[in-house]
Amino acid sequence: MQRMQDTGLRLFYTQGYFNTSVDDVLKELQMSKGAFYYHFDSKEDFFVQIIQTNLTHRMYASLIDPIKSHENPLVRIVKCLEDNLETAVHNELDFGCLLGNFIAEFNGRNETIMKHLNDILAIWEVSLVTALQKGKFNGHLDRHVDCEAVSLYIISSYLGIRTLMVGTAPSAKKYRFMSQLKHYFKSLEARPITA
Amino acid sequence: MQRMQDTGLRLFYTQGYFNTSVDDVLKELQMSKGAFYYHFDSKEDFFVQIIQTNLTHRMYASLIDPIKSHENPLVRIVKCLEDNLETAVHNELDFGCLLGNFIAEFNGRNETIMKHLNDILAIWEVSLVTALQKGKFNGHLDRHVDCEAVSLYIISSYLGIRTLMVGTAPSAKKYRFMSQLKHYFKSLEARPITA
DNA sequence: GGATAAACCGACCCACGGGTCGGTTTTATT
DNA sequence: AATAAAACCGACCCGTGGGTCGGTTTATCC
Repeated sequence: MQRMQDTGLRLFYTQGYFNTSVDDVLKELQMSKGAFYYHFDSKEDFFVQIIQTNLTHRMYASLIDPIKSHENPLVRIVKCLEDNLETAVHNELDFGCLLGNFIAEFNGRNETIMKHLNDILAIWEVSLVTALQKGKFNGHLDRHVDCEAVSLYIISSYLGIRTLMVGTAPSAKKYRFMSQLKHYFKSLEARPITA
Repeated sequence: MQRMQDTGLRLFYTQGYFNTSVDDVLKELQMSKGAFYYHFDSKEDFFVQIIQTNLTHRMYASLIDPIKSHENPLVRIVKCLEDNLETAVHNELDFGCLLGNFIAEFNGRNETIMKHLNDILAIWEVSLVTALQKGKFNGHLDRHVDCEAVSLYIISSYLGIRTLMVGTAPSAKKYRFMSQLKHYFKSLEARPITA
C-alpha cells in the first residue's frame, strides 16, 4: 500500500499525471489491475489519497516543520529553503517542487484535486505567516512588515526557482536565488533604533 | 493557419498539452484531420511551431519589449509586471504564465520542446539583465547589485505568483506580491552618497 | 476443516488518441 | 479548357488508457 503510493507519486511527479497511465504504475509495481482497482475507485481517487497522505507528509517534513521554531524566522526560513534547494541540486532526477508542479498541472482543470492541493498550500502559508508574526513579536522583524505579503512572496519565488532549476546549472541558480532572498530578507529586519 | 495556432495555443494553455488531443483542436476549428496533418508533421511539430511564432511573439509583447527603455529599469520592470498581473486578474480564464506553465509541463520530459522554451526564457533573462546593467550605468541601481541574480529572482517570483494567482483572490495576491517586489527593489536602488 | 470474506488476478471492453492514406476539391498556370 | 500542384477530406488503423468482472487465491474465524 505504502509502496503503491510511493511509486504512484514518483511516477506522477517525474512524468506528470496526465502523461502517466495506470498501467505504467502497475508495470512498475508488478501488480495486477484487479489489485489496484480493489484498493482505489479510480486513477483520480488514487491520486487524491496520495496527496492526502504521502504528499502532505513530504511537505511537512521538508518545508513546514523545519520553520517551526522560536529562533529568528528569517534565519530559519533561509536555512530551510537553502536545504531544499541543495537537495534538489544533488538530485539527479529533480523535476521541481512536488506541490508546485501539481498545482501548475491541475490549476483550473480539476476542482477536486485542486482543493486538496490548495489545502496543503494554505497550511504552508499559514505556518510561514505564524513564524513571521512570532518573529515580529520577538523583535526580529520590523513591525511594519506585512507578514501575509512576505509569505506569499517567499512561496512565489520558491516555486519559481524550483521550476527554473530543473534546467541547466541548478547550482548556480541556487546561489543567485539565495543571495537575493537574503538581500530581500535584510530589508525586513528590525530597524536599528537610531531610525 | 494563424487561426490554427491561436486555437492550439489556447487549448494547450487552458487544458494542458497532454490533456488536449489533436481531435480537440480539430473540433474547435471545424477542420479535418487531413488538413491538419498536411500542415504539420505531428502534434509535437504543431506545438513547436506554435512556440516559435505565437508564444514568442506574446512573450515579447507582454514581458520583453515593455522593459526596453532608457528610463529607470526598476520602474519599468515594476510597471511591466504590474500590468501583466492586472491583465491576469481581469482575465476570467487565466491559468498562469504561458511560458511558465509549459516549462513546468515539459521540464525533463521532452528535450526538443524544452529547448525551444528555454530559448525564450533565455531571451527574457538577457533582456532583464541588459536593462538592469543599463540602469546601473545610469546610476539608478547600486553598483554592487548582481544583475544576473536579480533577473533570476524576478523571473522566479513572477512565475510563482502567476501560478498562485490562478486560485482564489488573485487581486489580493497581486497587491501583496507587488508590495514586496517594490520593497525588494528599493534595496537595489543606488545608495545615497552619504553612505 | 469448512465457511466467509478480503485480497488479488488478468482477460476483456470500448472509447480515444495519434497518425495514415486514397481520393476529392480548389487554386494557379498556360 | 487542360493540367498540375496545393489544399483538404474523413474513413480507417492500431496501440493505449481507464475501468469492469467472473473467477481464484489467501487469510480469518469458529
